Order: sequence, then structure tokens, then C-alpha cells
Amino acid sequence: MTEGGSGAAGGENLLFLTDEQLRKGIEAMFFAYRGFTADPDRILATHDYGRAHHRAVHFIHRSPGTTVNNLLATLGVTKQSLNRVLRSLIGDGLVESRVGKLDKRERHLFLTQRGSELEKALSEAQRGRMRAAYRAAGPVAVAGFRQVLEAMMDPELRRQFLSLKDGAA
Amino acid sequence: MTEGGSGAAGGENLLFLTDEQLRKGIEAMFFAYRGFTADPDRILATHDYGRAHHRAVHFIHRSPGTTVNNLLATLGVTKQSLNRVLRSLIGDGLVESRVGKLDKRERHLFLTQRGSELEKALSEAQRGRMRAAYRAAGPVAVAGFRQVLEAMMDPELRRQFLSLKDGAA
DNA sequence: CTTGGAAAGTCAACAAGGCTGACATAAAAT
DNA sequence: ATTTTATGTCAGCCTTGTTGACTTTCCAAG
Repeated sequence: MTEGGSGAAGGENLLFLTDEQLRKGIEAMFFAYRGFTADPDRILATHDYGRAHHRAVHFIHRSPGTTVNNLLATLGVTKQSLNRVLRSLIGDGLVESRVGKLDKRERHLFLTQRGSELEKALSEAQRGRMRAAYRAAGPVAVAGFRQVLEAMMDPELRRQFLSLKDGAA
Repeated sequence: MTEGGSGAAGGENLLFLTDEQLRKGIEAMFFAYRGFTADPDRILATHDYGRAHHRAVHFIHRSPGTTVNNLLATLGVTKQSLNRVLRSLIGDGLVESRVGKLDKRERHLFLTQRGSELEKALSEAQRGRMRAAYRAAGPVAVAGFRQVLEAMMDPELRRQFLSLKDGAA
């Protein structure tokens, strides 16, 4: 760690948790999240899409055949908000919506060929940065990174996340 | 680490960087950021403010007397966008704008008493969650967390961040 | 079988907070 | 005297969140 602090902080042997340390963590999250979204944002801009489209495409790719309601729970937005995004993706032929066989109220969502291509471009860009950061920081740091992120989630979201981890189709 | 993966991943001795690992990291960032902003968002809602106000208040608190231009660079938004937020904060008596002494074109920004109170409420909420996450994950994890976040920033933002770290008034 | 409520999805309208462009003012720099 | 810089403002646009109202479908209770 490049640690030049005012005397309160060390790198490894920390019992700290001073407000100053915590504030640095908060700002690190803020700046890192900007980097995290920067590359996909550039791609999305050329397609006239935004982050909301990215998120939908990501999770449809992740769980093909998921229903609108599932997606709603994962994304944490209103169905009206999601619907607008979905409508444009479907209209542009990136997402296919199939009426449910068991329950005809449900719509099952799938990426089309073109949708998969966009998803690939976006996730390759995002993974590129993530991979570089992981490599720069090393395996131990990565494990710590993941532990802190998990601990920072709302309990409900953490459950979502943990169940997604192993592939909940 | 609660690791239930499909066989590709371990907890410590990882040479991995599979797309699957990276995807999990991406989703962890997404869900964690939601948690990260959730507590301040609740407070802000009761004051009719949004995240944009939070960010302005945070960085004015962090660097009292900073100029509008400084803030612009830190926040990465347009002056029109920032100005709208600043206008409401100044109008509501949370921020004071003083004409520069050396350069009278500049406005130096300060939190008023009331501004400091809001800042305190917001940062205490946010630090509370961060502190809990840090405690749950432990010092080594925290160091790794910070390393990965720093590596994930844009180089320019990282410079900003590192120079802020030690207190650039 | 019908009917009433719940669930899923859609449409309309509004607000926050990004953005660009154009322009005004004051002060500093040339 | 002129140009550049720092700031502020008005107007208007877009994305993406929100709530409210509505339709279609399903299911369960009568």
C-alpha cells in the first residue's frame, strides 16, 4: 500500500478504524465505481443505451429465461422503470420475450444473437479492467476485496448475490 | 470465504482469473455499491436532496474552502450540473460561498453549521456500514479491498484520490 | 362455473440529475 | 486594450428513477 498517512495508519497491523481510514474507504469506493463503469459506458454511448440497459443485458445473459419479476428483484427498480429499458431492447432485437408456458402472465427473457454480441462487448471491457486490477493487487488482496464487498451488501442483497454465485438458473 | 463454486475457485491460493471469477467480482461491486449508498440515500430523501448533494457536501467538508473548479474536477460533472446542486445548498443555508481574496473570480466553498450537521449525519451513516464491513472482514481483507479499488480507478482519478489521501487542502 | 383478487406487464406522466449550447460578468493575464 | 479564465445562468434535451391507472391472466373461493 502506498500509505503516506498522518501517522494513524499502517498497512497490515491495523486495529484502526479511525474516521479518517473509513473516509478513505468511502472515497475509494466512489472513485473506483467510476472506473468500474467507465469502459462499458463508453461502449453504451455509441449504441444510444445507458447503464440500465447494461444491467438488464448482464442479468439476462447470466440467467437466460428469467422472468421480468425475477429481474426486478435483482435490479431493485420498479417494473415500470425496467419495462422501458426492456421495451427498447426488445424493439431493437437484442432481447426476446417469450410468454410463459406454465404461467402465461410471465415473460421469459433471452438475449438474441445481437444481444449476446453487445453483452460480450460490454463484459469484456468490464472484465478487462477487473482483471488488470486483480492482477495488480494479487490473490490475497482479491480475496479481501470480495470479503469486504460481501460484508457491505444489504443482507437481502447478499443472499441474492450468494445464491447467484453458484448459478441459479 | 463462503465459496461454493463449481470447482474452479479456491479461497487463498488462486491463480485463476476465470471469466466466472471476474463476473462474480463485477456483480459484487454492483450489489455492494447499492449497500454503500443505501443509508445516506434514506437520510437524503427526508431532506429532499439526492446523491449529487451528498457528494458536494462530502467534498466541501473534506476540503473546506475549495473552489467551484476544484469541485468540478473531483466530481467529474459539468458546472451546470454542479451549479444546480450548489445553488440549492447555498439557498438552503448549508453551504457558504465566499469570493476569493487573491483571485476574486473564485468562489471558496464552506459548510455552514447546518451543512456540517447534514454532512455528519450522512457520513456517520455511511461510515457505520463501512466500519461493520471492515470489522467483519478483518484488517488483511481491508488492505486488499483498498488495493483492488485503487487499481480499478482511472489513472487520473487515482492520482486525485492519492493526493486527497493525505489531505490536500 | 363464475367471480373477485392477486400477479405480471404496459402506458402515461413526473422528477432528479446528468448533458450541451449560448451568453453574461468580473477579474486576471497578456 | 484585448483575451483568457472562473463563475454563474437560462434553455432544452436525455436517461432513469418514481407513482398511478389500466389490462390480461391466473387461481381460488364460493
